[in-house]
Amino acid sequence: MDNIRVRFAPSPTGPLHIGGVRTALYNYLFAKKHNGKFILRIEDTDQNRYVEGAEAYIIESLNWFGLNLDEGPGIGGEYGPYRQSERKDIYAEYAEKLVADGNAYYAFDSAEDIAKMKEDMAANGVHSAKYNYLTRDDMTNSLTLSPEQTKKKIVDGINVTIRLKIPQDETIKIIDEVRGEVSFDSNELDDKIILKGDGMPTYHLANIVDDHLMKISHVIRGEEWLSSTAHHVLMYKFFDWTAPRFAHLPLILKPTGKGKLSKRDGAKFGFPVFPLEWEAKAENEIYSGFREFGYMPQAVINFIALLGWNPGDDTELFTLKELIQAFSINKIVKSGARFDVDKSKWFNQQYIISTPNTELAQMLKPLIVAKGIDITDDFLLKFVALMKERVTMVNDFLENGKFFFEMPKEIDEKTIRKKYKLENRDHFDQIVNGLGEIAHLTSSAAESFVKSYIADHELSFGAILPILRIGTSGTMKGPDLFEMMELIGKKEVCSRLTSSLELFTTIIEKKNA
RNA sequence: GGCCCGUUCGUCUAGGGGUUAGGACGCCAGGUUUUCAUCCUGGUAGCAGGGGUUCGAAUCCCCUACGGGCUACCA
Repeated sequence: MDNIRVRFAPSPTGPLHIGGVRTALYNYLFAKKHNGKFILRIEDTDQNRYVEGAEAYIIESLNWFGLNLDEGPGIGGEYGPYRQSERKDIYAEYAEKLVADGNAYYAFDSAEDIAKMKEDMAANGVHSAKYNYLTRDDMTNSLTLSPEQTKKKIVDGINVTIRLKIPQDETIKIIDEVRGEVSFDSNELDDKIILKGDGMPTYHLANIVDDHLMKISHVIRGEEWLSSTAHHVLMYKFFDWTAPRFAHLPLILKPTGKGKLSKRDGAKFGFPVFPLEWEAKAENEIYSGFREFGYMPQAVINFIALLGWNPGDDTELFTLKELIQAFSINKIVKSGARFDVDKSKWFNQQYIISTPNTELAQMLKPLIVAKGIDITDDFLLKFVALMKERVTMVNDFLENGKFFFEMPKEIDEKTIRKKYKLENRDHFDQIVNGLGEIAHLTSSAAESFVKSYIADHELSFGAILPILRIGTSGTMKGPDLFEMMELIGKKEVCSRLTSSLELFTTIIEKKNA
């Protein structure tokens, strides 16, 4: 394939959600696979729905995922501008051409007029009537008005729209790259408005004009557009343009229950649906993002790539580069996919484990600094090495490993009550003393000392080790005890153990009392 | 309601006339580990239903059910 050009064309009405990210991803993968261009076009033709900051959010999100744009607002390219609001003048001209050719017409009906038409039709037994071949002759438009009347209406400027004139009794076939042939009866189609009363185009016009002008070769978009594709191919025909190829992607559904994933689901199911945190000012609400949840961008990409696509074999872990290699449109699945939180976490864990420690350390550093914790790079690196196989989210490093930075605030009392024996108190004191006397408390030095102490005094591992562990970290969950001791340091370990043993003794005495 | 699209383990999916219906997540059991986790081994569980076509259907056709999308001067 040559001259592959695809576009991701979101509307800046809010934050990009996960379905949008996947659409962007598939566009990106397809473009890169075929040495094509990946273009961002902002579809901001509806001034009422415009949301401040949404465009910047979309771009920042794509950047976070590493989905680099070849053309777009702020980037440039020879087919700009890439915001439809800045292309306003272009569309009217094309709409006029459609009118001149008899494929569109001016319509001047108010919302009330249309509502009345639908009522009247309903009274005659026609339900869900449309503005179409059955009704347009009874409406106020350039088809029913004289040229003079039409001209006057246009000059008056009230409710001036342009509608597409859908031909009668035609079958419109589209070849979808995902679904194959899909056909529509033109009599089912309505005469869609293509130019609105405010002079702005609707999606349908702007979309095909821009796709044509920007030489888009493949339109890869969500399934919600499949129905209106009939209108789009009709317009390509009217203009005598070659239509791009279409690929309609299945939707991403809620984890459970009905319907597609919505922004509310994040709070409801406890997972993010947006890439980055988003402050919805109008709703006075803050939505957390994948980044804030502690997801790695590559893991999210990998996960959503496989939501609705597969490589044809059993491979599951892919870098972006590998995805590009493996991607193909004909492996896109036709049915909607539920968002599986557990699997998304598994991917994240896989990525954390396979990410080099130095990189993880770099990621963690800002988070640690933000918490006011002061540690050396060397410490951080060792910390990462000890914790990386025990976390699923990036944030877990700090949550599950916070005892590395401070005396544990909570301890696993249940295990203490079960395992701590008062008669061993003396042994523990001696072990703490012994550890304190080791000149350089490495993990191996600590281990050989403690283990030989246990052997020498005919104690059991189970009676000693869990107590030392909880005394050091507060919990039974964590890395190798002696590795922890080395990293935390002799002085701190001994001090923690000393005060912990006091506490443990109190707990047992209370229990026995 | 109408039009369009879809339906394989709980979830993501492979499989496109002959397969013991395969993999992954989850879950369960066992092993490894002083703990947790990682890792390893095993197990659990599926072709929506009904009709055809065919020697033979998860696979092709039809119907039904269910799910999804669209049905705006929103994208």
